[in-house]
Amino acid sequence: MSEPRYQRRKQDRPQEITAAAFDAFAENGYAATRVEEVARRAGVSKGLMYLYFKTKEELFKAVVKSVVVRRVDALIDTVEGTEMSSEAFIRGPVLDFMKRIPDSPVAVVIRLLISEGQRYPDLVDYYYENVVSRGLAAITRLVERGVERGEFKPSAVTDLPHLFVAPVVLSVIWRILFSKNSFDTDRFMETQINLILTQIKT
Amino acid sequence: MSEPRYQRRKQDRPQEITAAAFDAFAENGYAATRVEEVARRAGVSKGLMYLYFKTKEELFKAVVKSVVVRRVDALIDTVEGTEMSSEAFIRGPVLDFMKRIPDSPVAVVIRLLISEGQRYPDLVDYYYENVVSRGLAAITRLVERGVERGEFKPSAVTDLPHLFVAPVVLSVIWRILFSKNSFDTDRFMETQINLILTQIKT
DNA sequence: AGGATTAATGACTTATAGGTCAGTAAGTAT
DNA sequence: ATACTTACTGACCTATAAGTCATTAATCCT
Repeated sequence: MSEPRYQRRKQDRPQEITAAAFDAFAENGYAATRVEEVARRAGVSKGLMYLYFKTKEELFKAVVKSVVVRRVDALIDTVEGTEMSSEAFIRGPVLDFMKRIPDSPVAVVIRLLISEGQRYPDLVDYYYENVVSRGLAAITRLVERGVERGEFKPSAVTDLPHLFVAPVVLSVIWRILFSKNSFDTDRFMETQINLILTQIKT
Repeated sequence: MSEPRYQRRKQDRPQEITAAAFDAFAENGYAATRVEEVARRAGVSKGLMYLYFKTKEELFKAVVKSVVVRRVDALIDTVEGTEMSSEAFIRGPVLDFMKRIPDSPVAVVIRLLISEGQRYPDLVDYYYENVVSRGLAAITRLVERGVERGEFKPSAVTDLPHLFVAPVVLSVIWRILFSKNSFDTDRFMETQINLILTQIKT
């Protein structure tokens, strides 16, 4: 008659736990979050946590890796496949993509990496290779394509994709620290894109 | 005969302790740094720490506030007093100032604020008002002066001083996370300044 | 149904680090 | 010199949170 006190759901637990951990870390950071608190959010006991993740550190790494979005790859593919002009592509999909980042899980991961990165260099490497490096390469490729097509002229921008990323990073940090004193990050990114395009258009 | 085991130096202790704490926090972050470790670096006992700072948290706040550089004010004054053209001033003193930030204590404080800021909102406010807000105001003033003198034309840049700051922030974050994969932050900042000036020059 | 398997629990152990305080000795005044 | 003040020490206390494990019960299998 009595309902079972719990269900055994081996398949789903890891995801549920990392999702709960993500939320908890997002609110309080890694160091200030207790494993027991994550367990509570995930609706499991503390002991179970250690059945799926050997240590709190391993849980942390799992959380960070779970946010390695495939969106980056998606964007790269779109670059090659699109019919749009390079300028239209940058002002459209690329800009939209940029605008979404400050409110995305990526912002949380950036904060976690800045906080704890010193102690987990392999995790930083992982993120650099899978997100940063590929993202920059995608932008570089996009600009190069524009040059090949005669839409853009060669310039310093070609090997400084960071120019596109800078306003995104500032917006992320701003959101993390000063969400109270908000400013228009969308317009900010648009303006930067304008600056760059004005400079490189033929 | 025997040398005294310690000296009583009430005047100097606070500074020495915050300096030691700054170094320790810079290396390991706030949460991972033990009060005893700071005491060791400062060459004092753990007990003495609590004579000058009631809690670890208070020590943290003292460290952050100790880095509120007056350089910002110095820069503001220079803006008003200089004989240089606005462009020369930006390409000279302003750019030099920007280039120095990623290697300065400010970078450490930014990391600390990102890590622990959620728990110390008053500290974040303090930094916003004393550094961020004033810094942005100084840049805005500089651009406005250029417009008044007819050197610059009015544009979106006037009320987006963040455009100057973005490459600095990216460089700081890059230094914190990816110092292993270094890139030329100086050239990066120069290029951004070039972009902006090209756009706004009359 | 009943036995076997193992996901899941939660009370327990233990290490760590923040914080305290009774005692000590460096400096000062008389 | 001697008495006095107080900066300073370091052993100690204690709360917290990571990690363990004997036990329980949900599910599977025949």
